[in-house]
Order: sequence, then structure tokens, then C-alpha cells
Amino acid sequence: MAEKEDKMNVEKAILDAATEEFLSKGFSGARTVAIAEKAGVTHAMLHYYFRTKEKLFECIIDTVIKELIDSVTEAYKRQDASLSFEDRVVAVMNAHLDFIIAKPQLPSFLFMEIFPSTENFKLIKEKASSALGSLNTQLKETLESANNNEEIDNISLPMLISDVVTLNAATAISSQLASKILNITKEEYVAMRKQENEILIRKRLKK
Amino acid sequence: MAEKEDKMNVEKAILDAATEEFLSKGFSGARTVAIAEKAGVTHAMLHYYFRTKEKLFECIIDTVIKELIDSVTEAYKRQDASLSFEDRVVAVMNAHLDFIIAKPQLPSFLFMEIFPSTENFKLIKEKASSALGSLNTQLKETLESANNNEEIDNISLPMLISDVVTLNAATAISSQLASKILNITKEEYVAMRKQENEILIRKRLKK
DNA sequence: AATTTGTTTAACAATTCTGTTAATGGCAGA
DNA sequence: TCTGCCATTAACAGAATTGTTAAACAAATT
Repeated sequence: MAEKEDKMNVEKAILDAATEEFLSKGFSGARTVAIAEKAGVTHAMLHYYFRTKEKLFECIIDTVIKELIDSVTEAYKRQDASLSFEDRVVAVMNAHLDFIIAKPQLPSFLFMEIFPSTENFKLIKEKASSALGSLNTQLKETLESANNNEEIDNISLPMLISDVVTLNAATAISSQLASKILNITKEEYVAMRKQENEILIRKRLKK
Repeated sequence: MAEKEDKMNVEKAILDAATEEFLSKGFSGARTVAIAEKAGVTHAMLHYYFRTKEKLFECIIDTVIKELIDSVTEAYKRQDASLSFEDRVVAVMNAHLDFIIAKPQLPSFLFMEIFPSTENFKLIKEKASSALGSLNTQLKETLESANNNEEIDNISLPMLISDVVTLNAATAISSQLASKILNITKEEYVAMRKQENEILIRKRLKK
């Protein structure tokens, strides 16, 4: 059975190397030989396992999207129902930021490589809508009741989601750059932004 | 004098085509033959005028950065001194968004292609610091006095700038995607975000 | 008109990168 | 032990892309 483990190791090694290469350099900037080298295999092996660069790329997209969706649903599931609406939004937002920060190139990769392509986008929309559909209706209800109960200052669901995603994605994307400009570590910058994002959202939701 | 005009036209045509190609596809995704084709010249001409793809790319960076810096300084200069601090921030923010929206691929291009490269980043930092240095000190003073006069809820300059840039950049980057998801036009989405960003910043600055 | 200068073209050279193939080696089951 | 299958390698083929060159050409200058 050592073969199967070996096979998985080679496949896994290539996938890991490919993820790093594609995320940091984009599809056209990525080199299959560089991926093979990083994975410690000959580049013929890469073609043997994944046939083409495109197919390998699709595999990466699949897992990346899956992880992204999981991060959202997980963060949402972990919620404490006893918390106020405001506290729950902040909790989800922070959990989501933690995930994104672990792969800081992810947002710009998504915006640059995935979303502009209509095909990739359709693919994602399908996956996301099936996975996030129920979450979306739940959110809608929760938000509506919060709006109706006058717990919060009125806001639409798209704008609330957009606020959260926007702030988190921008924090991740700009962290490398901004920390360089401000002469602080990336971690310090992210901590500052986390605090600031929380202030922004809380004030936004307060009446 | 027709020659000089012709020369400028060819150069300009190549630069325009290159800007479009580089911004939408990134450096490695861009093809010099595609640029030449778009510009309506043979691809040998491209090399005649700019020698290499790299040099052409640098030219694009230069103008893009210049325009970006100009947009900020112009927006800042146009300010009405009689306005409150809050109103001035909002005015600058909106002016800046209008510029970015005109080139929606710009932010992701900057984040993907320019900022990650240490060389490009240094180049920009130099240009920006000489152009934005005095603006920065002005801003610092204005913000300090606003903080001291307790006009606004206390905030640091880096976080205020980060808030504004972050919200604007994210609005531009996500506009194409978000409008598709929400089944509205890009313009409608941008208008919604503009309103929402203004609400966010105003509430943030209110005590 | 001849010369010079700078522009343009077409063909080609060189490189880089992706993808293929034929040969090799090891291992499991007959 | 032999056979067949799978993984692996090295060398190669093909395509795409960047960059060069030599020759033609046009316009201005002498």
C-alpha cells in the first residue's frame, strides 16, 4: 500500500507547489517547470498526473473555492445565537479575516484571475449558490428581523455583505504594502485594521 | 512637421494599446504582438520604439502612477476650506473614487503587478513621497487639529487614509463581480457603494 | 539629384515554455 | 520466474513569443 501513499504524496506535492505558484504569479505567470521543481519531481510527472497546465489550474481553483466557501459557512455556523446581531456580524467578520489572512494573495488572485473570466465565474457561482443558498436565506431573515426590531440602523443585505467582504479583502490585499509604508510588521498592520474594521461596522450598525 | 506628429501617433497608439493590454492581463499575460496589433503597427515597430517588453511596461507604470498621484493631489487641492473636516474627507474620497472607477482594473493591477515587486515598489515610493510629502504633513496637521478640537471621534492618519483607500479600491475592484451577482449594472452598484462608503466614513468620524 | 536620417516592413533567429514519447525500473499477481 | 501494469526519467518535439536584422522607403537637407 506504500504505492498509494507515494502517489498521494506526489500528487499532493504538485498541488501544493502549484497553489503557491499560481496564487503568487497568476496563471500566465506560473511556470509548470517551476511547479515541478518546487514539488521535487520532473516536469513530465506533472503532465503525467494532470495532463495540462489548464487542468492543474482548475484543480487549484476547485480547492481554493471550496476552502473559501467553507471558511464562510464555518464562521457562520460557529456563531453564538445569544449574541446581539451586531456582535454576530463582528464575530463572523473576524473569523473570515483570519482565514483570508492565512492566504494573503488569495483576494487579488480571485479578482485578477478568476472573476474576470466568465467561465470561471459561472463555475464559482454555481458552487457558491448551492453551498451558500441556505445561508443566504438565513442571513436575510436574521437581518430583516434585526431591521424590523430596530436593533440596528437600516441596511440592505448586499451592502452589509459587501461592507464585510470589502473591508476584509482590502485588509488582506493591502497588508503587505501598507505595512511596508508604515514601517510596521504585517501582523501589526492587520491587528490595527481588524480593530478599525470592527469600529467601522459597529458604528455603521448603531442607530 | 507631419513626421513628428506621426511619430507621436505611433508612440501614443502603442502606449494606449499597451496600457489596455497590461492593465487587463498583467505583465506576463500581455502579448507584445497583441499590443502591436491593437495599435495597428507591426510588432517590430514596438521593439523599435520601446526596445523590450520590460521597457514598455515601465513606461506604462510611470504614467499610471503619475495619474494616480495627480488624482489624489487634485482631489485634495479642490477642497473647500470652509467645509467641516468630515465633509472635506468625503469630498476627497468621492473625487478619488471617480478617478479609480474610470480605470477599474487599476487597483488589482497595482496590487498584483506593482506592489509585490520590491523594485517597482521602491520606485513608486520615491515618486509618491516627493509628490505627496507636503500633502501628508498638511493632512497630519488638519487631522490633529480636528482630533484636538474634538470635532471628530479620534482616529490616526494611517487608519483614516487606509479606510478611504480601502473602501474606494475595493469598490472599484469588486464592481464588475458584485454587479453580476446582484444582477444590476456596474454603475448602479458603484452608486450604491458610494453612498454606503459615505455613510461608513461619516459615522466613523462622528463622536 | 544625391545624401542623410529616421521609419517601416518582412523575414528570421533565439528562447522559453508546454506537452509527448520511448525507454527504464520496480513491484504485484499469475 | 514471468508478465503486465504503473510510475518515472530523459530526451525531444512543437508552439508560442520575444527580439533582431537587413533591406526598402520616405522625407528633409545639401
